[in-house]
Amino acid sequence: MSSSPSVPEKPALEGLEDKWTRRWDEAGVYRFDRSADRAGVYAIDTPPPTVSGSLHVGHVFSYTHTDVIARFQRMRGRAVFYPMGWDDNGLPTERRVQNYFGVRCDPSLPYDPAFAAPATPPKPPVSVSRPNFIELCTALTAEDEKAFEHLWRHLGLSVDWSLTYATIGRHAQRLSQLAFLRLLASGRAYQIEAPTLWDIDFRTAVAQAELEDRETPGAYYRVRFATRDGGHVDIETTRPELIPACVALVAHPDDARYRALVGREVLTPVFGVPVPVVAHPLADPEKGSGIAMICTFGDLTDVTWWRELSLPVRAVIGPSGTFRPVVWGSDGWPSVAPASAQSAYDSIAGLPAAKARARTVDLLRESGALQGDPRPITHHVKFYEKGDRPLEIVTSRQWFIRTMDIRDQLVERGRQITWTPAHMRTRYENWVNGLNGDWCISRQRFFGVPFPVWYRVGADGTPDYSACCVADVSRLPVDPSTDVPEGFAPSQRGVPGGFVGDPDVMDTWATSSLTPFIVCGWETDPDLWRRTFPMDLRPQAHDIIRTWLFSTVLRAHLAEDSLPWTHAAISGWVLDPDRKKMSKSKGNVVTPMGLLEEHGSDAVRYWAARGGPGVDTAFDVGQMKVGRRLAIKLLNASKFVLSKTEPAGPVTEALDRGMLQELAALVDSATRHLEAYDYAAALRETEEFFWRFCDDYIELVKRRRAGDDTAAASAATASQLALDVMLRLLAPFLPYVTEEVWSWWREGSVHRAAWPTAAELGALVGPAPDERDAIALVHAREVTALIRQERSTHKWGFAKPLRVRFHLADRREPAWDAIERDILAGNNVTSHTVTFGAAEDAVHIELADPA
RNA sequence: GGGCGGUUAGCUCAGUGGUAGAGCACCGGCCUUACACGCCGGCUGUCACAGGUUCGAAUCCUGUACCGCCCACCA
Repeated sequence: MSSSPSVPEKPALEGLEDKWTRRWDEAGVYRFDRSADRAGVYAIDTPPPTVSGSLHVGHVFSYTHTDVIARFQRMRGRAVFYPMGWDDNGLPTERRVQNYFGVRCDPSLPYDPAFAAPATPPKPPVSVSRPNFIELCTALTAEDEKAFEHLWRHLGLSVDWSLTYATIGRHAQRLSQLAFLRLLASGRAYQIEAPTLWDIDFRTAVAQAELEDRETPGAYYRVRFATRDGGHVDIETTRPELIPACVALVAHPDDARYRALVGREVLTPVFGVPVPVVAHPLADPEKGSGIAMICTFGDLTDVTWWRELSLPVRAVIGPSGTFRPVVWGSDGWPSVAPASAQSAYDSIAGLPAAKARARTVDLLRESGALQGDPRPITHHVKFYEKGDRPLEIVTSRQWFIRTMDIRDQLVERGRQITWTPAHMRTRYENWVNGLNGDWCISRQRFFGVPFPVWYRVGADGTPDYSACCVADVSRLPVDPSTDVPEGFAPSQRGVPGGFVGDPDVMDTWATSSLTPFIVCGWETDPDLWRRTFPMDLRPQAHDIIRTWLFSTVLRAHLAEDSLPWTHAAISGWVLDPDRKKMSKSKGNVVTPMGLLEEHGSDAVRYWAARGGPGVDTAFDVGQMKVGRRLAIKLLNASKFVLSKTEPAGPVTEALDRGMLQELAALVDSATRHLEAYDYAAALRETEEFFWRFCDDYIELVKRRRAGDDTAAASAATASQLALDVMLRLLAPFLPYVTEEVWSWWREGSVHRAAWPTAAELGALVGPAPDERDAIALVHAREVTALIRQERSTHKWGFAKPLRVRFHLADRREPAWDAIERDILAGNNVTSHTVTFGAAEDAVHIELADPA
């Protein structure tokens, strides 16, 4: 203990953020100690926020939770490995850069080293090469990242800011490509031309994890197909425009109504295409008329039927979502009436789906095939989560990671992770068990990690996708749109006998899934890797269990046969007062910086930390005010405790020892809670103790402490000891105010101080706690409460005699400050003067046993 | 349709078998040399509903309702 605290005259919260953020940075308080071994490290796989968006209060909420855990672990002596990433990869950044600079990416263009962004966005946008486009993305996101870092620092995240990464950065690109090449070599990654979910506006494939269902108005159309014997069969469809793409009708094998029809042919209306009637168990006799048309492709069930029944492909919708030209007749698609099929189709060719539907319905009505009126319905339609129009299924060449065959292993991995809260594991298992295809990782976009492969161009000028040249690992990262494969010259790009680069980029999750690899130095820094992997904690929100969490588990399983981390802490959402998730679209987002400035970072952190792990929590300014009050109270109480540190001496008084016993119990309990990631419970108990300490304990002992005897020394010593411990208990939650107070009388940072232990308190108080000390405190509080109550009820002024009847029903003794010694010594105390506040009340205590 | 959470004071939430709690809000009192950004006191409940287990249920079981979320559902 240092001897002379230097306490400001008027302690205040204002300015603490700037002051301490700067000093922490200068002193390297949160720097990762690279000499620690794996057991001594606590490694956190921080979620990299999307920098093209803006941080909202939900980020502040969940990142605070992680920071509390990080600070706790640091104080417990772990070398905390706490990096920060920026997710600048992917579509959101692309869109922002396009608008900001007025550019469009054209991957066919060569890199222009002299290119500079126009001062004002030109119209129409200029076309730039992919490397140039990526440079612009990098430049713009660098600005965003500065603003994000500033906010995080202001909030007090104890991140090691020398450990930052960007998901589009060179290092992340290199590891993404390297990990991909490993998967390719092991056969886990493959490419195939196949029907894929496709967004017609972004013109890219999307993965199952990026889908969402939206309720959409539609209608059932009842459409008549002619049988070859002059009869007919009716189907119901919501997508009549796909009739030209119909390749079969399907009924359930057990459906007696259609059994006779199976194996026969029918003719599609308008187009006169002979198609077979087939049977498949997925056909639902309850839906529509019980018999459905199979089109290439209306939905994923169509894909299943098409694959399992070996049907032909007659695709009508192209990558842009419009109906592509089709030739009918002997040189093209089959029809019993090619001429009328051609003229009918020509009237829908070039149209987008919605317009083609209207036109097709007209055609059906004219031909008499439309039965009755359309029946309006609302149904759920699959959308890309960032898209505006329904997904189509378009056949294209895509890269996949094979996952369907290892779903059991992935479920098992999930069981090896400790989940907070535990029920979040169920979400993971539901997702893994519900997977219906391998992970499509290629996107037809630009700002992303390219696939490090090229293809030979055949003599006819078309790429041969089976002749794939991969980049040498030493060259990674490469951009095949600019870089040239080994053994070729740049002039051979795109010419017969030459090469062409893979034009696609990876799904953003294909990079994000590697965050543990990126930060821990997979394949690049074996020493760091050994000290940090597998990591300890993945904090994240529950809406990305199916994407980020799942894909990270998958990648670690495939690449390292390991868990990526041992613990997943799933945070809840911040809800607005209407119990809806706070979001920008609802216009109820509060800017985080404004909050931090208005209430103070400690106060906002207090609100966040009160939201339990995984619990959706209401946005509540009231709680921030409570947090601010707590921080101010801590300043003032500390000032009072430190206003009298003399005389020094051992803790001899029962009341003081009882208080420290309670504190020791609190330390144990708070530690247990934090070990179990229940920071909210730890904060609640600590806060409760602190207020009791202020309102009861300090009031009880302040008069005694004012003296200069051993009893005064006892109070002074115990108060300081308690303050020291409370500061450390609160440090993970209120890093600024605790650090400020710590600096008044302690060396170094409280955030590097040792987490308190009950044993440490025991050592200072003395061995073998006497339970009578704890009882003394309890009774002192009870008597105090009685006095306060009496005085309030009877509106007594000060210095007036107070009569208290105190019953010893449970054989316990009342005790209170100076009285306690007499009572504990067995003296027959009947009257005593006690102090409350600055005044004195004469209290007469009658010891009476009602029994 | 399948699954997971939740429902406790006006509000925000603790409370996993033993007399219903905290903070905020509200009402009343107090400038008491750490703090009026403070202190003291008080009011406030069919623990969603219905059954069951138990000496005893907010807590365990079954069912229902409502709120939220995840997944499935395009014929």
